[in-house]
Amino acid sequence: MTTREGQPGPPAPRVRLVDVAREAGLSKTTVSAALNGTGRLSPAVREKAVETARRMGYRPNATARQLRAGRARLIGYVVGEFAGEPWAYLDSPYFARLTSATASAALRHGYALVMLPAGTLQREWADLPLEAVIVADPVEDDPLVEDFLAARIPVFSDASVADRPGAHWVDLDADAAVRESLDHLRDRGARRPALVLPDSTTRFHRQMLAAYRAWCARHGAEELVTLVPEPGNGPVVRAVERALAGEPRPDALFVVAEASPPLVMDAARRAGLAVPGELRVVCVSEDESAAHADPPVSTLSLRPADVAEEGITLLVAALEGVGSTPPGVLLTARLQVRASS
Amino acid sequence: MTTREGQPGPPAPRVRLVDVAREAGLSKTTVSAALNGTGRLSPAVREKAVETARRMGYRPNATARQLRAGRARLIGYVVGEFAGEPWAYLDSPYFARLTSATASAALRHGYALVMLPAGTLQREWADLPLEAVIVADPVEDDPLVEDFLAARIPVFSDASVADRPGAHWVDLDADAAVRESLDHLRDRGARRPALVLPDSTTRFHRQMLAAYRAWCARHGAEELVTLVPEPGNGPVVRAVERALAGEPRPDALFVVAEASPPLVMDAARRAGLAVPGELRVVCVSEDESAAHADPPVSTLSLRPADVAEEGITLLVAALEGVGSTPPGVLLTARLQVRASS
DNA sequence: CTGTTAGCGCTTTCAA
DNA sequence: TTGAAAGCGCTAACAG
Repeated sequence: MTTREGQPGPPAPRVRLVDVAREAGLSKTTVSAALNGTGRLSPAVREKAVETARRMGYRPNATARQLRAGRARLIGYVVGEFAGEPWAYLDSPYFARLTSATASAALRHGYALVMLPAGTLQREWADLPLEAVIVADPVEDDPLVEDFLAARIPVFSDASVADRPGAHWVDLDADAAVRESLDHLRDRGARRPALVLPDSTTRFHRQMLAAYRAWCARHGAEELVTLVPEPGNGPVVRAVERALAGEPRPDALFVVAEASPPLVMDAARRAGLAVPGELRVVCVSEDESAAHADPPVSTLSLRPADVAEEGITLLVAALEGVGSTPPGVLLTARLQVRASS
Repeated sequence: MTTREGQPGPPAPRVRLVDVAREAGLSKTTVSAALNGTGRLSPAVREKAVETARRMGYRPNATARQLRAGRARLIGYVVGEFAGEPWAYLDSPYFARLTSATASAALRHGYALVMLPAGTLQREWADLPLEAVIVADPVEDDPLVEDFLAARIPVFSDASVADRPGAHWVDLDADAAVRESLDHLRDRGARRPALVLPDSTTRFHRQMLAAYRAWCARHGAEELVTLVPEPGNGPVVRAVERALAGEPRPDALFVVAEASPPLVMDAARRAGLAVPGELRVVCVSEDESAAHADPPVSTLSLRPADVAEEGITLLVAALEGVGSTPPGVLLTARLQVRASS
């Protein structure tokens, strides 16, 4: 068995429009019109053109059409965080969902998504005809955003890019998210809710911390914050263990750092704490395993699918100039209460 | 704050090569050569061209270059499975890794990856200048593969496409994978290893089943197979429960269906089985949470990163015709033994 | 060493 | 109703 790709001769010169035209005894114009359903052609001619194209296996050259059309319907997709591991973001259920939902919504509107690694360099996208770029979760003053804007490529990101010309945003209301989660824990009797947060400079994480502090101040609760030095289940689990060993011992956990929810339950069990009796838990997570943990874990969803949908809607409106595009959209996280709280 | 994109006037007519040339008092050719570092130009002229381009914010039109070059360095990426939920594959740690590793390797070789949903239709990719397509985990006689091949787009997939002209493959040795896992379980004393397998038509899953049967026949072990009707943690957990409730009760579990490993441990605990004392467990999984479960779960890795790497190496060799391209590559899964077995 | 010219493959006026 | 010709923006022969 041999795979042949250009071994014997020229690798099958591709059929062009002009080839079809010649074969059919028509002009390029006529064949093009026939294939695209434009112009007024006699049914007979149209049929002949279409049939000849089909028979010859003609497939239009996408690049040539793009050049003609002046647009490539391609959009870039980058995640700002995870500078160390430029591709690790797909391991996160949140970004996995966000990515697939974005690709899906984009394609539905006729745009294809090209994947770029976190911290991409100019030279990696300079040769791509990108009409816009989506920068998910940029870090503070993300150079990525600067570069794209400087290249006059419209950027779609979070609210940190608000007020920048050429930039649009979709974001989550972090205040509301924290308030809803902590109010819920308080309603269930918790008085010392601890926060487990990634030690990152992402806008969202900084906002969550600020909102937590504000909530504590408002309710006269002590601030119990444990920072997770790096992403990954191991570091988060250890942070949860530290949080549970702290003084005063928290009676609720608000885990913003992404980890497998069943592992958080394991940690509570190892600490000898009954959930939800002695410890109430809410995890920020899109991980479906939360619903099957023992006990099932309450989650706060950051709604990646809706973020993606809104982002693409914004993008299409901006790119195609339909009406006046709003500068941004603010969404609210969704709390899913389960047995753990 | 208003986002402006084509509201006031024409949306900033883009600077072209000819504009730079005119401004610098040079010809297109000279500026092009200066910018691309080709040709022999006097340093002074080169400097002037580069400087003018920079000052005017010139950025070459990628589409025009592609047309000129005759190639777009774009490759498609589709997953054959998950017909029902065309984008759900990124929720699977295996596909998440495979996808990111593929994008990474491709970009390193100068190719960008565009994401396509499972079960994509012609019209969704017909307008993309794809030089090749990667079809991960195709279903049997996948129409996707047929369509791409018919369109003369080289396909990179698994061994099910072997012998098809224009198709290349990377695959895992399922026999060896099953043998290594079951031999290991047997070494540890297990005599009744049960298989928990997705009810799918994927080549890999069918091979795993066949290999399991062969192994059982060889060792005179009874076949204990539980099929999982659909993807997701819930269905897998229920399948595990069914498997553990079966007669004769298995003393080991080989879980090929993807699920959160900690949940599998939870299921064993609920069944009142000590792991690894009464039940030994190996999960096919890329999920990092396996290492942090209680007890840590032994995993069989399908090596998505290596599959991606080999696939892109093959692709580049085939597309750029470097030497003779092998038709395919076979990899061996990697068993990571932990406390659960 | 630099500039003129042709053409990548397609769509679209515009004329016949 | 059909076709000839221009041109999208770029690069590479080939002259000068």
